[in-house]
Formats: sequence, structure tokens, C-alpha cells
Amino acid sequence: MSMVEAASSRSGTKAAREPDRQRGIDRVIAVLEALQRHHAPMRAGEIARSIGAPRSTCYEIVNRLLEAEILEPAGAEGQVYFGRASYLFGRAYAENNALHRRVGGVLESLAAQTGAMAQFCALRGNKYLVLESRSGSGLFRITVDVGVEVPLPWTASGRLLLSHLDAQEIRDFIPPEDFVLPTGEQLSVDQFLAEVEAAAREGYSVTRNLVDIFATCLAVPILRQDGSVAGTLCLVVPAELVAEQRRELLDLLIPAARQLSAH
Amino acid sequence: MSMVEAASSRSGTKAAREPDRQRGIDRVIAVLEALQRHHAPMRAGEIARSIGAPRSTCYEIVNRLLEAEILEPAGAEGQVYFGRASYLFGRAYAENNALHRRVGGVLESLAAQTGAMAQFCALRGNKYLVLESRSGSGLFRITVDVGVEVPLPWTASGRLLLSHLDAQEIRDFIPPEDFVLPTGEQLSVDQFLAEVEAAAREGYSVTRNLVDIFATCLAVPILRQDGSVAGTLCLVVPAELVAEQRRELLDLLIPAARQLSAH
DNA sequence: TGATAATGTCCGATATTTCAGACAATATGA
DNA sequence: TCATATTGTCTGAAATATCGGACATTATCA
Repeated sequence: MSMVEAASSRSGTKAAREPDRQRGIDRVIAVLEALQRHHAPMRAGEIARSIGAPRSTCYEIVNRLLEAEILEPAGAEGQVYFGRASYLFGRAYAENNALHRRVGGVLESLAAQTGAMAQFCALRGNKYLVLESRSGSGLFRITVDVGVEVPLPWTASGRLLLSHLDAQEIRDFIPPEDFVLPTGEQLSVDQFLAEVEAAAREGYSVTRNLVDIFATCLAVPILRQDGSVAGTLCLVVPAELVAEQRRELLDLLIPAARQLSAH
Repeated sequence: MSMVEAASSRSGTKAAREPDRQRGIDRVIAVLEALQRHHAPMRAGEIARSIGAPRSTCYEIVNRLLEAEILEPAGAEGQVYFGRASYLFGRAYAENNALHRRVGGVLESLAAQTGAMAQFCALRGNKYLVLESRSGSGLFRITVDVGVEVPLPWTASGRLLLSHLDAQEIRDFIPPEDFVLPTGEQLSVDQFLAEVEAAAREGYSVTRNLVDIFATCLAVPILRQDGSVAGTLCLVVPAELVAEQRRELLDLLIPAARQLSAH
């Protein structure tokens, strides 16, 4: 229920107009999520359009959030974006969350040892999300901005993050358009399901040339105490890998993820 | 106690009239600020007490914020703290804010060059706040957690952050109890005002043994285009400094702050 | 240049939300 | 053991914040 609601509020630009009038707190959350999705400063009017709220309401809310420094002016023409208070809330989260705290160091050492981009990823709604990343030493870098949502079928991690669902649930969970890769190619649902199953069996997932032309992505799950997947560690390398290189990287990645998993 | 805490919640704003009923959005903000001040997970009931809100209202709001992942469960006994969404909002701020982005690198190089703790600080309400810090190489480290509010008279930066106020305004601005140093010693208001004036004249401020027994703190202002103080850069060293050492550190600090100031 | 579309602010009515208090279920302590 | 305090959940009703729309300004563009 809440999942569906949250998912639709995140993905749906023009969600069905359910009640005539929405709760204030929901509007506040919608404003913040809209800004995060847009990933750049917006004007109050734009935000109102994007969340389907009356302009007057949106101005009211934005102004109050500005006062609290949760938002701040950003840009010369009345745009707003996240403010200092938001920053401090985020720091507080990172400091307090044991997993997150440990992830930083692990990513750093992975990036240093492999020269690749190392990332910590998780599920959010029905999308994949990079929560933390460290770039390797390589000249060419493959980056996904932290906080940007990406369709699950586009990523190696996506094959690991669905282990709590069965085949039918996965079909229902992922919107059909997400099976169209950024290259324009259509990924077959059956193939994806097979890959999800294989990933669960093997305990890792490797994909090639999915998002970018020349990139291999290796992902392994970080597990909670109950065995469910809390997130993934993943390495992105701008190259084909021979079997031996692949093994080497997995031999670094798997212990790293085990170290982060609840014992 | 709860009233005191609630009233002090952001000093200056519209503290005056408290109607028996508060806006939902204000309650949301109060909840988030209470958690940030407390700097640790809290239960819904505790939060209610700390912000002076009815318990039922507080539960309602906390539950909605949990759904949005702005808060998340933290601790075995129903405590909550900032969640993943808060983290992403904070990252978004840090990525978008030009000053903040540049500060990271500058602090790093200051910490590396001096071996001291380097911090980026600003004014928030009538308190001093560390927004970013990098620790030096030294064995003994002097740290203030990011996001913790500290009375202005306790810090070197505090002498620089008040340049927009005149003497009388400063007297009104800073609560009397803030002139009691953590050592228990009472700082005279006149002396503080003299130091503020000196800091403005010199363009830097150095304090000794204010917060901790063996620490010298050097701070210089980062200026906005209009000449007002946007924040400070500061170095904390666990030692007395002879004039020459002091000069050396200032010669690193001052250009660093100029580099960050709007040209 | 005039016509059209946005922007930011303000207002009154009413649908929604806050609040107080009751409640059962636990925790705490004498 | 009983008495007392605390927790999390619900409820109805009063109070207010949301909403639609109007209003001047300011952009945009034919």
C-alpha cells in the first residue's frame, strides 16, 4: 500500500487526482521529492506544476521551507533547492547509520585496489539508486550521480535487489518501459527473470554493455541478518573482462560485501 | 524544560505568540530540528515532549515521515532518526552549492599542509555551527561534530560572524548564558565586543584555550560579494603557538579564504 | 508595438487536520 | 503483588490551512 503510494508519487508526474485536497505534510514531502527528482533548482511555479499542486499552496510551502533553511534560494531567478538544514539532516543520517558509515571506507579501498568506480546501491520504490560512490584512478570514468533513480533492468545490481520477489511479482513490479535499455534495445522480460534467478544462485551479477557501450558492471549483495538484500556493492569498469580479471574483481568484491553484511 | 527547548528552537524567528494550535508544516519542521539538535535517535513520545506538541500529533507526523523515508527506524525500541531520503536531500545540497563544493578541497589541503583540524563554519540563529571539517594528521584531534550548535563566544569564528551587527545588537543577540565558557569561566561582554571589533579590523581571529584547555583556534572570514561574512575557515591546533607559527598558519588560511570568497 | 502568458501575492470559504483525552497494553517500582 | 507511569492507537469536534480564483506585474513573442 504505502509502497504503491510512494512509488506512484515518485514516478508519476501527473498522478491521478485522487482527493480534491491534499494534506499539508504530503505536499511538503511532494515538494522535496520533486526537487530531488529534478536534480536541479526549480521555481515555485515549476514545482507546483510538477507535483500537481495549486500554485498558491506551493508558494506557501516553499516559503516556509525557505525560512527553515530546508530549502534555499538557488539561482538568480527565484529558483530554490535544498538548503543547509537539509544538508545537516543528511549528515546526521550518514553519521548514525552503521551500514552507511562503514560503506564509505570499503568503497574507498575497493576503488583504490581496483582502479574502478565503486558504488553502494539500493532499491527505492521500483527503481535502482546509487547511494554512495568512489571513483577509481582510471582516466575514463563512468558515473551515475548519487540520488538519481535508474530502471532496475539497466543495472547489474538490479538483478540482485529483487530477491524478495517471485517471478510474477517482478513482472508486476517493474514498469514495462524500464525494459527498454538506454541504447533503445528491448530487453526480454524472460531473460531478465532468468538473470535475476542466476544472480541469486551465484551470489553475484555481472552485466556488460548495458548502460554504456563499453562498461562491465559487477555487483554483489549486502545482506541483512534475515538474509534479505539491504543493498549492493558494485564495480564499474570501462572494459571487457577476461575470465581471470573478472574472478579477481569478484574476489575483492565478495569479501567486501560480506564484511558489510550483518553477521 | 520542554517549553524552554521548544522556545529556543530557532532563537530569533517568530517565537512571540504561540497559539494553542500549530500548523502541520511547522510541526514537521520542529520534529526534524528536534532530532538534529538531539543528535541521536528519539522515540516519538520524546520528540513530542521536546517540541511541546501533543503526542498524537507527533506520532502522526513521525509515521508519515517514516513512510517517506525522511525518517527511519533507528534502534530497537521504536526510536527514529533521519532516513535515506534526508541523506539524498543533503547530498543534493552539497552537490549544488558552489561554495560548499569548493570548501571540501580547500579544507583537505589545509589539513594536509598544516596537520591541524580544518573546519568550515557558519552562523545559524545565534549559534555557531560546523558545516564541514577535515582532520589533520596529528595524534590528538580536537573535533566538534558537524551540525552541533555552539555558543558564539566560545569560538574564534564567533568573533568574525557578527560583523553585520553593532555592539548593541550583539548584546541583544547573544543569550547571557553563552558567555559562560565550558570551563565555567565567565567571559566579559565588553571583552568579547572588543575582540569582535579587533577581528573585523585585522581580518582574522585567534583564540586560545577557549573550548579546550590546550587548543588554539585561528579563523578567517569567507566573504560574499557584498562584503558580508558567509562563513569562516578555521584551524584548530592542540598547542600554544609562537608568533612565527601563527603567522605561517594565517598565511595559509587567509589566501584559502580569499579563494573561497566571492570575487 | 500589442497580445498573450507567465509570476508572485492576496483573500474568503470550507474540507481537513490538529488537538485533547480515553483506552488497552506494557514497563517500572515499591 | 498492586500501584503508577509510559507507550502507541483512536476518536470526535473545533479551528485553520488548503484551495480556487482574482489581481497587478513582469516576461515572451508575433
